[in-house]
Amino acid sequence: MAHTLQELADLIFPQVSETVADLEARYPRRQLPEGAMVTRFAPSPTGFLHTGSLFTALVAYTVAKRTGGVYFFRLEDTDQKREVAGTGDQLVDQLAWFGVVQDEGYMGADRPEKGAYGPYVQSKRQAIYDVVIKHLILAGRAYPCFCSKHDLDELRAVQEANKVVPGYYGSYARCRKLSLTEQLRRIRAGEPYVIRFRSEGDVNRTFVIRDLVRGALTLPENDQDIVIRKSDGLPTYHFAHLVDDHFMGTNCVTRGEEWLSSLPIHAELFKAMGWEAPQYAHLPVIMVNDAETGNKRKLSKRKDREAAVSYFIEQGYPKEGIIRYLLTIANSNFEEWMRANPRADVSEFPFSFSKMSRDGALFDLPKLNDISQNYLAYMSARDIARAANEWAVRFCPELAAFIAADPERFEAIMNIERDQPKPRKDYVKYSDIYPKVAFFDPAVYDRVENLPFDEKVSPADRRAILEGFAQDMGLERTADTWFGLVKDLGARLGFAPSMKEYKADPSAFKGFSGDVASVIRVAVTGSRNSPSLYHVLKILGADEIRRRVNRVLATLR
RNA sequence: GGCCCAUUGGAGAAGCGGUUUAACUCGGUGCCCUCUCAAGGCAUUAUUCAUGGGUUCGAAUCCCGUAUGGGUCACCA
Repeated sequence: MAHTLQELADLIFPQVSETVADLEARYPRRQLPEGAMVTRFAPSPTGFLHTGSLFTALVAYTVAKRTGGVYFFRLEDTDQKREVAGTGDQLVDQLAWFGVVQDEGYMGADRPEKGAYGPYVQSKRQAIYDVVIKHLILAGRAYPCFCSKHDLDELRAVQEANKVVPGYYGSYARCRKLSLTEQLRRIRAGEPYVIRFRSEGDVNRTFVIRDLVRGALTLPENDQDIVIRKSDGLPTYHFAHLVDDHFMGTNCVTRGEEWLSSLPIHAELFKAMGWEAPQYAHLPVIMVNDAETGNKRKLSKRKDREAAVSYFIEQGYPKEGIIRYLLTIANSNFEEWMRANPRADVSEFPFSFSKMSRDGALFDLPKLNDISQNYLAYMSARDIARAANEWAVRFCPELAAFIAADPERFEAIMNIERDQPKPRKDYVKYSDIYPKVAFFDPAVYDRVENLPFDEKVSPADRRAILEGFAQDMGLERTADTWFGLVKDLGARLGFAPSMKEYKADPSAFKGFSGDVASVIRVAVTGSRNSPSLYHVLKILGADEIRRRVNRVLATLR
């Protein structure tokens, strides 16, 4: 008696009784307004958040938000060998820290999933995949393959020797020709096998597909009988993508351009199921210049510390700075928009796929620094104090202790020349703060051994300046008038009130008021550079200033 | 190697057949301002769009070839 496909399907999937139609009923089409995009971020839990992944997730998130759609998170944990425990949750948490929060999907190990299209973890979806595979077997579009790794290596060697395209296709697809009898026999005998898709494509024919960022693409049809179910029973990426994005209602797939070349596979898969394929947006990959070759290459987790988002977090870059930088890579008009809409939330940005460049952008640290610096400069003192503290508690004990010692003082320091139309721009990242403010701490100040006075001003003059200053520090004056005090003091000691006057007749003066201020600055801060002296003095307070000045005076006797 | 994608300055880029002697941002350089610093102001940084042909009255913009760079060819995603 002749065997049937039904026998084969039932032998492989005895427990599967559902049909594709049942699944369609269980996961109905989403009811969303016209133009709403359903996007997703679907990483595999194999490591920490990569800068490129953040970029991809951010784009998916932005598109969904802008169109009133849905952004969800799916965990692609079908490769047990590469899985690193705990990284799925880490990914979710880090993304959330950046404000990229999913509307539905996997929310982390301890939290329940959100959404009606789950489970959102691929290892929990095997029953669903099996229904579809059984359907494909019944339709004659999938078959078991018993070729071992060794067989495949051999096949590849032959193909390479003959200079033909390697792979499992056409007449090279040995197992596609196996008789049903043979297939049943070998499965019953317990031979390991995978399930392959039976391609009907022809590489010599092309088809046209529209990519959201690249426009119309003409690609050859797929003719590879790709593996859809591995011998461990889990699906491959290609197949999981087909099933998941169909039943989860994804209508816009954003992914790295490395997927472009498997597009023909995905197109044929969707066609074989009679499903409408989602729109694809193949995003450029963030690149870096390789120091050795001088060529561009993908940001590499091993070679580039910038590849791990955690690097920027540890360095103390504000998350908003990173997000903004990534968005300017995505759409170069982002900055312009940001300037025109300074109060808008980044999610309101009218992101456009077509404005995206098609080749990978080089990661440019100076640009990130600039964006970050400006972001920090325009934060309120209160906000930056809070954010810096949040960072310091995790990564910089010195700063955390400094803040804890006197939170109000810290906020006042952060406020120096901040509340004005063109604020100071001292910091690129939170880690820049402590080195610049530590001198406020008396203990740190006291550790400075040799005060870096300018030799131009003699020790005797230094002393005279400091003594004069100690008598009247002018702290009750306003910021605008305070410097007059320095000028007057200098004038009494033979210093010109301004650089101009000094330059007009250098022989008539010992220096100018800037030199006078410098002596005070060095004495009080231990450094030649500081923000506005007046503001520094106000925060230090008369007692501490006097203590420092006296300490210096003692060394000048 | 086959196939696919890309190519405007140091970086991100705008540009979509004629108001382009290539916008804007970052970086570099110079000058200025300033109590130092962080900034800020002004100027400068591609006569040319990888390259060679072609189409056109006219091309960075359209077509073809070449070069270069990237991606991909797994029971990884």
